[in-house]
Amino acid sequence: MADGPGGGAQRGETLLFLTDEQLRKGIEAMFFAYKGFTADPDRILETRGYGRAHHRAIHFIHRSHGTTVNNLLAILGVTKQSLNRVLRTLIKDGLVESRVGTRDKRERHLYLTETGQILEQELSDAQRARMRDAFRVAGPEAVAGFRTVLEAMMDGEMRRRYLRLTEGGQ
Amino acid sequence: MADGPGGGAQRGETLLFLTDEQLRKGIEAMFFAYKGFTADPDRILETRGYGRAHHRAIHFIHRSHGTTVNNLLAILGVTKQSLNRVLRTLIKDGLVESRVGTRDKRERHLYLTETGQILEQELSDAQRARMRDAFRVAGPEAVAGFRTVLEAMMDGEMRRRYLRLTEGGQ
DNA sequence: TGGCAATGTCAACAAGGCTGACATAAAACT
DNA sequence: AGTTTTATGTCAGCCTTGTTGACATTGCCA
Repeated sequence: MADGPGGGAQRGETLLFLTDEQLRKGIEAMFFAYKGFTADPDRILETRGYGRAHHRAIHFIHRSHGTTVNNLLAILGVTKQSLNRVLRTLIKDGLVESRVGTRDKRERHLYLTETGQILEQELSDAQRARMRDAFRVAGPEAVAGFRTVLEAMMDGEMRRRYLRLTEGGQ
Repeated sequence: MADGPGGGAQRGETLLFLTDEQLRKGIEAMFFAYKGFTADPDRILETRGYGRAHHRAIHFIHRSHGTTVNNLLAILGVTKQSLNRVLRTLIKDGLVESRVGTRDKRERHLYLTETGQILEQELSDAQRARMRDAFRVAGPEAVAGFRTVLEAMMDGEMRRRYLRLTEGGQ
């Protein structure tokens, strides 16, 4: 497994995929693809006066209904002051609801309101549409490879979070 | 080809890779992987008082020696004011050299100085190391899929730029 | 009761986007 | 030759989103 799937017929032949040239292509592909990845939601957000940070908060609140602020902080990897600024406007605008925890009353559990869910839907529809087109064009095997490489590219801590998030809903 | 490689045994079976759940995983993988992708260079840049914008400029100047400002603007997709702020500090610090064009004297051609090349090397070593580890773990087939999906995810204009950049140096 | 945890908030700062306006030099066009 | 367009640079100001540091409140827990 350390030499990757495909097994025997490599060593020196297929190792060409690790040349600096190939790596640079990968790097530039990430750069350009990430631009495309965020382009559609960004256009929608702009019309509402929100930014990418709002999108991320909305995404992960939708993703994990009732998550706590601390948990969201860990997922997003920003400071509480930064998150709070975003969260405050979302709550003020009635897109997110913050409920005091029942077990631990210090915690705030975050939920999307109906309005929030509508925006979330709109944003993720746009983003999924692009992802779907890319997946369809590329085909299932390419998609599997795509996910494998991305997963390997994450920082250890982030990979654990990603896997924890992901493993639940198959 | 419109249904992706793999040909016949799909339609309704392997189409499972286009479910909303799978698409969401792809979206989150992009988010977490991009964090990892930028983490190592960011750490280096921080010690020099530079940011990600400087890295991008340095990368593409290295990439296309003698590129013009306009060309760089198109690749990076930012305004000239934004790029100029970055470029000015890089020139002032002696990492980038700006030479008046010979054919067209309005143009400025950009080059990395020796100092600039040293930093470029350091940054790309770090980024390539992570990419290389990810590629090695994932294997050549996964890497091919990775690039296929990313390419399909780009905006049309950006994809053209990426391919134009990429096609030259195999 | 004292200490730690979860959250919120204020203030200040920095990076890096953006727009708009204006200046200069050189090329290109008429 | 004169006008317009292009390439570049620059000033000023604004926004989002990240940061640090300090401080307050509330509630859990030993």
